[in-house]
Amino acid sequence: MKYAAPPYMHDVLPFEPSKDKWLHSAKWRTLERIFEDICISYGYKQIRTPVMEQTELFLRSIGQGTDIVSKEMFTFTDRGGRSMTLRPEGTAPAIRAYVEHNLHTENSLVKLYYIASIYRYERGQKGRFREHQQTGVEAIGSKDPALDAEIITLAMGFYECLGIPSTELKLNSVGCPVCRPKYREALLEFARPRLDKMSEDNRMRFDVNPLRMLDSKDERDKRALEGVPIFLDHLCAECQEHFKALKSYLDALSVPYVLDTNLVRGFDYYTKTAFEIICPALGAQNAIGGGGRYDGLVEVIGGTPTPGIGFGIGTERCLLALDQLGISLPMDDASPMVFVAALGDETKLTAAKLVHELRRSGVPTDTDYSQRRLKLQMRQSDKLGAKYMLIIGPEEIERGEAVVKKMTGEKDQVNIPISNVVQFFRELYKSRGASCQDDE
RNA sequence: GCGGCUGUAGCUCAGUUGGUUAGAGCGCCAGGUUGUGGCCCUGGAGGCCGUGGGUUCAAGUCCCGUCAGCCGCCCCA
Repeated sequence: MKYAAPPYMHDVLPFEPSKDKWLHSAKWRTLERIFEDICISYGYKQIRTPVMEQTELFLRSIGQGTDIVSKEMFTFTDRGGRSMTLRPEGTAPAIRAYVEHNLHTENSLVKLYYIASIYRYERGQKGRFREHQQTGVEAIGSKDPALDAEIITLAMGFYECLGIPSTELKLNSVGCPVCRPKYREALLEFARPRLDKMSEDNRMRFDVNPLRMLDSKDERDKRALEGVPIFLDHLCAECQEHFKALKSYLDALSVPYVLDTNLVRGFDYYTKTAFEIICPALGAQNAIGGGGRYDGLVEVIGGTPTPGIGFGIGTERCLLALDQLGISLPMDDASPMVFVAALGDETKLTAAKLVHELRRSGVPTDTDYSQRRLKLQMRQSDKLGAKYMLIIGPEEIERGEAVVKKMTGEKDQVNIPISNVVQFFRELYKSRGASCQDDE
């Protein structure tokens, strides 16, 4: 094999691969459709941004001390000497566009959704890739905790519609510029005398990003940090009030959650609400979505101070979870309604014309291009899953008729005038479509 | 960035203690009489055994490097 997809990136194929069944484009389309339907029902509008941004945008928004910025960005210099970076997350680009195009003038609250490829230079593993897709939303312009609840219910509703059972919502508050420095001090004070008992990683975090010490999984760190002061006890009055209100909204909406006082997300811009959704069926990489409030981000990116909140959901991990659980998604029926078989050269023009007209009428139609015998054309038709076959041979041309053969259920075939063929299938297809919609 | 395991046809894999022209199933293509599918039977195409080096009379089989994949750590979706 000469070429392969770049490391830890993948192709999504037109058919279901025997091994990675989730790499089937029909599943992706279904997931995206479900996501878009929900976003629309919540009043979110789509935004599309470039796959890359100036590196500076991510340095400023995500934060220099984060793993993403320090070692996981796809950064390169373009021909104009600019440092560019493939987006390692979806929020900063959306906020950049919000600021650049003054979207706040459209509405005081702007609700956006996106479906975007994300790039991080990581070592691959089950459920972790260098290119992955996220579906996400951002709501910019309100600090109402009811909006936090809306965002969370949107995410949870998506998993439910997808059919992922038993997800777990983890919730925390990471405070604001008023209370975070105070908590940080308390944390540093607690950790300083215990540093020699902690891992090397955590000693580094102590200097660079102390909050990250909290979610270390190293046993030494866990032991050393027993009894560590927790952020929820150090929130300022405003943050406390916000968190309390959010919890009562979630309770009122019957959204179960578990508090996780060690939940610290990977971006520096989060304030107040932080959440993560995990699916225990997955392996080590079991987070299928996460997000939080970022009340300072718009200002950092150069806009007027505006609160906001959003989340991102990993497409691959959702599909992977479904496969792992043996749950199948409802998929579009991509098989043709009609397969047209022409017998002999003198029928090909008539057949080509019928194929053309059927397609123009919106009837999914396919045909044979390898001059095969009827039997082989039928096999081909069968493989494609065509509902009907239209057979045109010299005899039919002479009589001005075509054979319509039913390919599913009971065998049945009739002759109809060639001039009626398009009309016949158009009606058949329309009535089929109607009955399908009733099923949904 | 670190660690473990793996690398043979399009796919899933066999390949005996190293020994002649490397196999199976599925898939693909075609045939099983003249214009009727799904099953079945027969045949065909398709592999520099990931790649480079080494050991040996002899390497798909042993050793080393390298690349890629998988799984885990870190971190995240």
